[in-house]
Amino acid sequence: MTTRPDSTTEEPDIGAGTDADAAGRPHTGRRRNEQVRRAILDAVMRLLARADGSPVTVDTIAKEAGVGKQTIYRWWPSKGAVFLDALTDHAVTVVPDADTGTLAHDLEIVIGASYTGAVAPQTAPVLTTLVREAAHDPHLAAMMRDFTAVRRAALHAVLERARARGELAEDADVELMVDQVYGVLWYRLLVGHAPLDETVANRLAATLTAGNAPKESTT
Amino acid sequence: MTTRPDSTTEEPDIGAGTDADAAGRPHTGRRRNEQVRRAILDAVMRLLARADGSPVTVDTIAKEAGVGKQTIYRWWPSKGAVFLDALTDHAVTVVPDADTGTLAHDLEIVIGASYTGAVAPQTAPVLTTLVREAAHDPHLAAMMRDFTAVRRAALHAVLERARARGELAEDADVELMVDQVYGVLWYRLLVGHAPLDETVANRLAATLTAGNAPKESTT
DNA sequence: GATTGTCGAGACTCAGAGTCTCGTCAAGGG
DNA sequence: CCCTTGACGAGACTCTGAGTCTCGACAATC
Repeated sequence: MTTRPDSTTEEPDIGAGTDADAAGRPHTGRRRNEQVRRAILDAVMRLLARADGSPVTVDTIAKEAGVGKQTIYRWWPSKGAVFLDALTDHAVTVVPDADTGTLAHDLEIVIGASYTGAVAPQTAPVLTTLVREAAHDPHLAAMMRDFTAVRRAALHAVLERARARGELAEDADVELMVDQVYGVLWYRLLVGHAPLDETVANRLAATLTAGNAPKESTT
Repeated sequence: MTTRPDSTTEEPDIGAGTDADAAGRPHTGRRRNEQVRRAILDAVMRLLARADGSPVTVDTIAKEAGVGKQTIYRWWPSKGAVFLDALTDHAVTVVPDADTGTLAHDLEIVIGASYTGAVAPQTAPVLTTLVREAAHDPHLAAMMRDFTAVRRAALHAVLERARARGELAEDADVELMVDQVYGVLWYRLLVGHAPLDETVANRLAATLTAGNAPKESTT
């Protein structure tokens, strides 16, 4: 029975135990090779970026990275976890918390960033594959919810701020507005029948603003 | 090599060849047993409706229906196809093409019907499982697109009619509005973090109407 | 009663996720 | 210096589930 260093149940949390374990024991034996971690993560992105829908299996990842399969499972609990780690490692984790003073403009920035970030050639295939994997991996599904929660929270903040400024109706359903934005994002990302660019983002920002404006207001 | 009667590539199309094949040959031999078809479809719905997330495999379907596995594959090209057939067979195929004269009201009807229909206890688990299967079955994914296209078209018609009446801005993005409605539907259906009822439907109908109203108009 | 095709049953192939073991290699500690 | 600990590559292995193949029984029609 292999004793996984720390992340038995949840996140990998690699790179932290470079010197000593979280516990007192000073971690004897050979150290974790950071280059191997990088090789695996890079291999995942490389395989996922391949336009042809060639299946990205654990074996192909191991082969592409020049790594043993066990090395992967030593640090990540499942294939999906590797995918998600590769994505978060690669993606710009900076979520723009726009605060320009106008709801419409704030929305344009946040929605625009989300949309263009999602359809970027390096991330789009990763996201779709991730959803595919999450479909039959509850563990990964939970991790994806955490991943998306950050961006949802940013949008939520923008909307609540606007409500405080009086730019939103008192009874506006902020949760529904957030779902409209990300519902459209995932829907179009997965089905791919319509674009997901700044034009769409701006249009959505405008109609969302107009549709949830306070009563008896022209702007 | 078994010769599938007709549906080698696409839809099952069962029950049609009761007397003679589409071709001239009068179909000798033992006939298709309609009760077996029913038993399979019912078994799928029964298994899918089970609240516990017990995996619905082809073997369990065959066992539940008291049927041989080959009998399933004789009439459906894949497991997903059986699921979809069970759904369309069960679901009310009548899509309400509301035409009350007001956009807001029309939307309430169409969106409300879609939302409540989707979360009905008998259909919700079927839909989510279907999407899960479609995630790694392109053939099923195509069938699902056909399935959803009908409802999308109904909503599209309502919106275009409203535009003709002058209830929508000339440059309103009808496609985006449709995606907002169904984006929210699938998003909430799959993540399950927020309700999908008439209240939400009415709220969405109202904000969609207000957000896409023609310029210089109060209503 | 011969032919054609359905049915239930179950063995089978194939793919992919995850596990186990082994021989090797790097970093300490004594 | 060498011994222990744990990382690593390699590859065999188990397990699950989709889809195929074959078989014997049976029903309909000629």
